[in-house]
Amino acid sequence: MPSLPDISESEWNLMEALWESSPHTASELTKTLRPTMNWAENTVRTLLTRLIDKGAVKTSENDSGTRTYLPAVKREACVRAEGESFMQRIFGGAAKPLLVHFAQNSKLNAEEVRELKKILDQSLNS
Amino acid sequence: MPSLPDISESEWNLMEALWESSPHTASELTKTLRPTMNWAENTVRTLLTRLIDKGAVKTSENDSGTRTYLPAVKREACVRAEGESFMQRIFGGAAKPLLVHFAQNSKLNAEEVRELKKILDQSLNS
DNA sequence: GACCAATCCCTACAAATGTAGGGATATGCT
DNA sequence: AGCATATCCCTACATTTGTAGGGATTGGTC
Repeated sequence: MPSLPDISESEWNLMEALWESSPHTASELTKTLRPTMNWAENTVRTLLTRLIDKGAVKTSENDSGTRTYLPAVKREACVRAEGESFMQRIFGGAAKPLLVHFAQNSKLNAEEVRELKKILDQSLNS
Repeated sequence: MPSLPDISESEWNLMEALWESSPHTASELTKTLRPTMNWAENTVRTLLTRLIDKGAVKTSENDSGTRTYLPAVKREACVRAEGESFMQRIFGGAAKPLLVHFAQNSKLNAEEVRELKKILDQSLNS
């Protein structure tokens, strides 16, 4: 396992944009993120560089010599890693207390509860 | 709501020790944490100072003039805050995808599944 | 063929985090 | 009394994170 890179909070936003659609140039990403992050383009470039250093993003030049970026790691894998780490930090690595916590602290509706129970059942005999 | 302080990972370990038992002196905490963290006592003191600045820990001198420390915030509240923040960062704030994720990625046994389903039910009509 | 806008790379810089060291002081022992 | 200890406070210093600015280059445009 490539032992996933540590993606910071700002970087995560950028990754989400890339996971949703890629490859993209720095200025495209800047525009995409403007509504939520309102970053200067150089901020985006810095984050991209750091993500490349960390191995989370790949880049290449297109025909016109402009650089474009795309994820080098899968979202699901990163989510799993972040989840693991969070579960470790806060719940000592135990899944049940975590699930109990979120089950109790979220206002789920009947439909969601039904779905979740189904998923729990499936998680058993798989 | 006092808008809970941001507790870093190292600090969290210290908080766990305090939540588990307090008040304690810096050297007691150092000893308690030695097996897991192996920190120099000054490290513990620095973290305690920062936690005090953040309002997460209170301190006072005991009779013998030695300082003792205890939590100023409740664990449950901090866990909730961290959980919120994590859910926000990774799951866009939605509880169901988070629960689905952990339900699917954890190997729960039948007993645990039963308990969780019960808790899900209770979360409805409470 | 000179200038403007887009792109790139290098550098910056403050705050937060992880991890202490040093030196002053108080305190108990011998 | 003098010394070893325990405690405290102040300071340090590298790394990571958030957030850019400046200056060089290049491709169009008039």
